[in-house]
Amino acid sequence: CPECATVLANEQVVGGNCWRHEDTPVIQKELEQWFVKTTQYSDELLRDLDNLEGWPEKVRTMQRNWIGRSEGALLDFKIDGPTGRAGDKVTVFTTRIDTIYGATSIQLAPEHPLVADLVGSDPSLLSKIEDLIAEQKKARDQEEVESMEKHGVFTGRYVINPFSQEKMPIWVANYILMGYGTGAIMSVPAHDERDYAFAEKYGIDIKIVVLPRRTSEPPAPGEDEKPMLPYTAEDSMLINSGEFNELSNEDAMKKMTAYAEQHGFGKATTTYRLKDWGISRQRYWGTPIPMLYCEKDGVVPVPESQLPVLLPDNVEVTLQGGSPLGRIPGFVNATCPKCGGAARRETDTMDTFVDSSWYFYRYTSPQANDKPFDTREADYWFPIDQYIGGVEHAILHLIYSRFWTKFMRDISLVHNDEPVTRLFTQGMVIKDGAKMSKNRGNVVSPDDMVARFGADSTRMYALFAAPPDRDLDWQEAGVEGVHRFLGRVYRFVMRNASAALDRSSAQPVTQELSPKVRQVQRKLHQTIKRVTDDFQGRWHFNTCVAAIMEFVNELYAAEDEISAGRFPAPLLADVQRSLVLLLEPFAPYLAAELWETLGEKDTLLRHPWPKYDAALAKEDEIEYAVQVNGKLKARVSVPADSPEDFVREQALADDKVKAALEGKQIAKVIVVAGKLVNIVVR
RNA sequence: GCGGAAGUGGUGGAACUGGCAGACACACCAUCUUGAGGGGGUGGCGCCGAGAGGCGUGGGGGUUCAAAUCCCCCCUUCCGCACCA
Repeated sequence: CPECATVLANEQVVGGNCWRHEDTPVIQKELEQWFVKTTQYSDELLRDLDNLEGWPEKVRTMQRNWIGRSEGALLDFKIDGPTGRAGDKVTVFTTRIDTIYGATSIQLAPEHPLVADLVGSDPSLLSKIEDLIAEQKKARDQEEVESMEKHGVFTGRYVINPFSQEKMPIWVANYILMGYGTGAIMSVPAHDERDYAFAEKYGIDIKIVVLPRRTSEPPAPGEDEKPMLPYTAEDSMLINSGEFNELSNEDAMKKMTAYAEQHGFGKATTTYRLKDWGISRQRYWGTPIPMLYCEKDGVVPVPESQLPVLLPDNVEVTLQGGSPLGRIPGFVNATCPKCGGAARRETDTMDTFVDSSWYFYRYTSPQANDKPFDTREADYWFPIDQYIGGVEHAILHLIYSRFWTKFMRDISLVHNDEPVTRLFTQGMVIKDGAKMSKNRGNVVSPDDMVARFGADSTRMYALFAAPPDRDLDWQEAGVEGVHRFLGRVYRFVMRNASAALDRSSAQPVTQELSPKVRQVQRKLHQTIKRVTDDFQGRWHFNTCVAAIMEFVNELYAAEDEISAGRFPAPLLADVQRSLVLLLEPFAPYLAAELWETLGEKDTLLRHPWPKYDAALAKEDEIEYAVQVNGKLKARVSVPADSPEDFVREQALADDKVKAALEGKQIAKVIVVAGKLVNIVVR
């Protein structure tokens, strides 16, 4: 990244740009760098995703795609005619070995090493290939890869198809990537879209070798024998494929791979999109890579007794490229631990993602001075029960830290296979349809809102606006509502706190409650349950807030009971304490203030969460919806726990229901306990 | 192209295992607070319709006594990956 003046890993390039500078295109340079062999764990990283049931499907899928496993075969094609330094054959990777009899050319990436051999003597060809390379680079830089027109150059040379022994022309094409597979493909125009387009353009042979039907099934009468081209489905049968004719394509893949292995020109293989992790960074701030370069002994690791390598102070950061550490002789000059001679210290530092891959393990033993962390402590705490972060780390931090855990397990530092059991990805804050970012200039600081409405209102509004796993389109409208609500709470407590100040209010309520007061009590316990459940289980803080609002509305509706003296002081005190406790996670400042106002002396934070009492939450009467053929006709109230027969009776006795039933015959009556009655009529 | 998520009033969003669609808010309307504005209180507010009633969760089919929710097809939006051979 030119802006960071440092190297980036594959994962840190987002759409051709730097992950930290989203409008700065990365440039490519050849450099010698340190890599961590993440690919060693490709298979395990992929396989274990199936067990991460506490992770969002989206993240698991993104990781699967990123690892990009694909099974296929490597096949050698002998080059016809003189060869050079790159050898006498071309190895291609294919997932469709069954179509090899339909391969009518070989396509090489422009950077393929063989290209130089093949075109060495033809300068006009060479310049055309350089054009292809330049074109690929430009398309990548400008993110126009998909719209780039496919074209290529015939090298004038041929290979021999190891199955059919036919001669196949070798082309160099701009759509072949050196970075995937072997940088060379066998082109099967009849059964691959890109190959088809390419062959059409250059008049390369198109040979159909699979048909869209199964071996056992005869061709349906009137069915077209020839498939629509290109025919890429795999539910098919082989033709024009020598001894493999009439095999289903699964069988053909197995048999042809075995054949290639027996004859020594191919083998089954699995490729991955995941690359090793380049961790060298040309930054001052970073963990030094503890390696030395000795002229005599080569690359020598810094001995454990000399770890950690500490960064020097007073470094000038110039952004000139290369590590700033390289200009500090005191840091660079070292002694070779093997021969005692002069050695040069590695001046690149590690990617920050190295540190973030295991920082949480350090939390388990922050005092450990002679090791990263204590394994026993890590065993006690790990894996992490619940991890929270943005989905933007799905293929960065979250894949690196999984890798790091597996590596540490293999060197016996930890005993867990995965770092995190449950992952929660919170949504992004969107403004005007775009992710908020400094580069876009659409960042809305919460400070203005805090200044106008206070931190409590701002926080609570953010929680109320949407559940936290969803993206939130930030808009100012709405915060007033939350602010008003907190005002309502404040005024209610200010008016009624005196009830709580009388210490005798700790006494249980003995007197008979008026219906309105009983309703408040009931609503209180229903609210405690709703808030507790939504808070613990689903993390739906918006519905928690809504529930508390409903409760406060209920309190306002009962204020006349208070002024009429029909609201027992102990209950009123309990109601207010519970309200403040419920509010505390959402509006901590106001809650603390009200807690004091209620005369409480202990710290609000340490006070136990209010208890839900099922008996007090219970409704005395339940309203049933009465439907006729699924359409709502009436509502009837019955005492809670009424037997089904009674509910049915009451429903059928309702006037509106009777009217709806007139002249109809009742076929069935369904009673859903506590909910509704559905009368099915003919 | 592949994969993921989502589509519910004017708006943000509720409806948790199929059971009263629209909780709670915003906006809007009415009303009270001696006038206006502000603040506060109370009430109204899916659509069509005078009403009875009908319609209604992106569209179309299906399963069911009952569908926002389950199944099939299609459309749209957002996100991720991608000449992946």
